[in-house]
Amino acid sequence: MARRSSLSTGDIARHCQVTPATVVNWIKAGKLKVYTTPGGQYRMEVKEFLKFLDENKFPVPEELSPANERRILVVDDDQQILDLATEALGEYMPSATIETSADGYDALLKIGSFKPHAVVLDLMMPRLDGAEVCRRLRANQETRNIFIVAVSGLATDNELVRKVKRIGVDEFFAKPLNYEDVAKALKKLLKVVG
Amino acid sequence: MARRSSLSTGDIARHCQVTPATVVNWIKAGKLKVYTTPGGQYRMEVKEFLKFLDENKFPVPEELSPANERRILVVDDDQQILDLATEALGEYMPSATIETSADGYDALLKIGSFKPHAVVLDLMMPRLDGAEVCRRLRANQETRNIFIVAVSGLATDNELVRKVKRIGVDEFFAKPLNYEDVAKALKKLLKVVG
DNA sequence: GACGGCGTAATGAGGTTCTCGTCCATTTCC
DNA sequence: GGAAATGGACGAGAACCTCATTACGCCGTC
Repeated sequence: MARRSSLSTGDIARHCQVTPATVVNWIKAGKLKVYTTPGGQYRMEVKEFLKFLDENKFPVPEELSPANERRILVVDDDQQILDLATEALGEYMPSATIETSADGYDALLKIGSFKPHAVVLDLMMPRLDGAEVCRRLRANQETRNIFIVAVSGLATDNELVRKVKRIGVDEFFAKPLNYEDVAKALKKLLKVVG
Repeated sequence: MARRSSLSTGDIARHCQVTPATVVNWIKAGKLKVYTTPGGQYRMEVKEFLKFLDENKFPVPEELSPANERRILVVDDDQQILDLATEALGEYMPSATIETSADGYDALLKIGSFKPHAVVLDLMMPRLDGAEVCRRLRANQETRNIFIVAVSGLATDNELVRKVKRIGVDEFFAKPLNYEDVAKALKKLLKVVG
């Protein structure tokens, strides 16, 4: 499920392979159930959109499909942590597919191909750090809705925490990690039941 | 012509060398698996179309054949150059799909999802520069075989050229670019005939 | 071999839907 | 609060759908 629960005409246009203007046509013809912002822009609930796609036999984009499969990418420069995280999260979320990256660059490459629903991201990495990765993800249309769970060893660095929250991190944990908590947070974000 | 994932009746008609009206006949006869836009126009997914072609022993049109598919990513921080390159390369290599990135980070994300066969890479970019991108691509199993065409404004900086060649760039060009040459190099690397 | 019936494809007119480009307002991000 | 991205309105033109009509090849029959 997407991070946002409402779509703009542009989002819908992209999914339907149509121009935004066409989407506006549909709206004006009453074919799409939308509401408007005070400023007069159209918004549509994901749930409504999925119903619409189904009714019109439109192919459903994978990232909106409510399928149970969940992909999670764990990024940390410490291989031991990666191994531990894979095992622990796999335990708590047996239906999830978990992959790992050892640095920010590799994470970006992998996010593009693996298209995870959520990323568990160490903020303190050499070279390309987590904060930068966050920013890139949020800046990119395709990856904007990926959930980000940030992790840092410097629990007390409130400045960092605040900065990262501002970038748009969905959850924050301090090392050492309690994977049960992390899994719980992920489940909540990804709306996985059980 | 950009490679979309859905076709209109006109697209199908062109590929099958019939008139659009005939395609509509096929659709109404249930021979083509299509869906319709709210406005009542037919759309067909490329995947379905290829299946249909195969079942009916239709020859697969060049530009849809997976064997002839060529994807090229152009990376430069100058939007004007991106526009120019897209147009020029599109001209010389009409069957190729061309996408662009304005910086190194976005390039990594896009390489992951777009999986280009070749990357045209400006070496001099702010923040994450082209040389670093090269190194990452060559270090990663998945991206190791992507062809890299490096581009730089500093033609005379032989040190840079040598360094980049060492990283494993396949071709090098100095700005300003002669796109015909670039296209020729790409065709040779990608083994595109004609 | 000529003929008509049948199914499929092409043609053309008329109205609708979609795209594209421009301009301006809204929203988002820092 | 300001800059940049995103979205909405609008008009021109291309693409598309419907429907009626015509053209073509295939078949069996006379």
